[in-house]
Amino acid sequence: MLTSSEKKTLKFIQKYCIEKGYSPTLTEIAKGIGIKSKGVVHRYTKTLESLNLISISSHRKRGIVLNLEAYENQSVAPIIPLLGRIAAGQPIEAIEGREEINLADFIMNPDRFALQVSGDSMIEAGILDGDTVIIKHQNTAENGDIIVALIDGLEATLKRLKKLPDGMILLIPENKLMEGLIYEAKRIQIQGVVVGQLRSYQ
Amino acid sequence: MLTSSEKKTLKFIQKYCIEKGYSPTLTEIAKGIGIKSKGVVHRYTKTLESLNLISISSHRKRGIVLNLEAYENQSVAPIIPLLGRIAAGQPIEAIEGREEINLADFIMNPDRFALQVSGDSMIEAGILDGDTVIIKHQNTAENGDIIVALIDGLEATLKRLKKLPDGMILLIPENKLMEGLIYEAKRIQIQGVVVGQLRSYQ
DNA sequence: ATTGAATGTTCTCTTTTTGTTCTCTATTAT
DNA sequence: ATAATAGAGAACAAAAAGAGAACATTCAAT
Repeated sequence: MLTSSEKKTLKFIQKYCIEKGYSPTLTEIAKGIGIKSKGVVHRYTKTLESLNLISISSHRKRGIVLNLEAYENQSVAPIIPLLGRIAAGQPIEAIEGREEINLADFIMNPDRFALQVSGDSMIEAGILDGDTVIIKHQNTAENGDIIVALIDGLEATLKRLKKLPDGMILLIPENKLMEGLIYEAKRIQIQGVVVGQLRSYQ
Repeated sequence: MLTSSEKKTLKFIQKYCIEKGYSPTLTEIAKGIGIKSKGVVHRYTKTLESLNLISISSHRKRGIVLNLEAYENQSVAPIIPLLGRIAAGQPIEAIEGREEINLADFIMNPDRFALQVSGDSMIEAGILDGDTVIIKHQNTAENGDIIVALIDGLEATLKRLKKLPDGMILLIPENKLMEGLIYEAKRIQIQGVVVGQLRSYQ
């Protein structure tokens, strides 16, 4: 089990390596985690090495290598480090404050469920065939929400909602090739609202 | 059987561990359950340990570990029910076999990290401005992979990879408005491959 | 090859934080 | 009354965090 300083050290090294493509010096780590002594940092890195989380080439400058295979169940938490913002043509920019994504926050809630999307009707909203969408179960929605709607109690569909002034409901696909359809409000039953989306490339 | 204070203590520890990925100190627990004495908390944790709900590494700071049994009664894993497949114009089709998504399986792996995407260069691959991509840290990639590339050790970018026969490397944006750029292989350092993507609408 | 600055290594020391063990008091249910 | 449960808090032990000096090694400029 890592102490909190060791964890901070490891995270700093991870982030540094990703951002810069090479590893930090002890002094840089010290500065990065907010202490002054590189001797202390050396102690921390030695611990990380003994836990096989990093490898150190002795006496080499910037000789730390992340040991990527070894990050076994470090924590039970559904947490993944958020290293920064990536934009074309610029170095990776650090994000202040938020240093990790907690998937529990992202999704876990009693009234949520997942659906797998089939078809291309929401492709221009970045929801592709095969993606999974996270739905929050509710019976009402706002204009512009992407909703799961049940038409005539039978057909289910994923569309963007627009309530028309005359009380009719317009369900808009996000695909130039398709057209929105207008329904009487009573034919449409809202099953839930999309609150998240995820895709796996594996 | 647990007393109500012990139950409160256990719940706090569980929640803390899930959210933070490491265990709380006695003082943090005390504050968390609304009392002042860490000595009392120590007594509670000792009871929990004797009931095999947690393990305590003696004298270690943050040395509490949740035992598996303590997890399973609570729904603590990052699991969300997968209700089926939704396609326009059809009832929701149930998916056999897989009835829930475990986000831990989906994404969590030791060598993964997240980046927040800025810009529209991958928009036609369904990766929008503001999305989060999950990256697997590796230094090589296959043709067609979406990769994080470091150009000249300085600029980072998210592009689809194509290795040209002459040894050059083509980085392709998924956006009609942008053009791919060709680089000498030595200028490109692969930082990782996109293995997942997620978006929050909240 | 030489040299000096930068960096890694090894110490010892102090301070701070946290865990452990007590004793004491209060409340509640039986 | 008695026992079980709650809680406060003091005193101490131990771990973790940190400073910083002294020395060893590397590496790039000359």
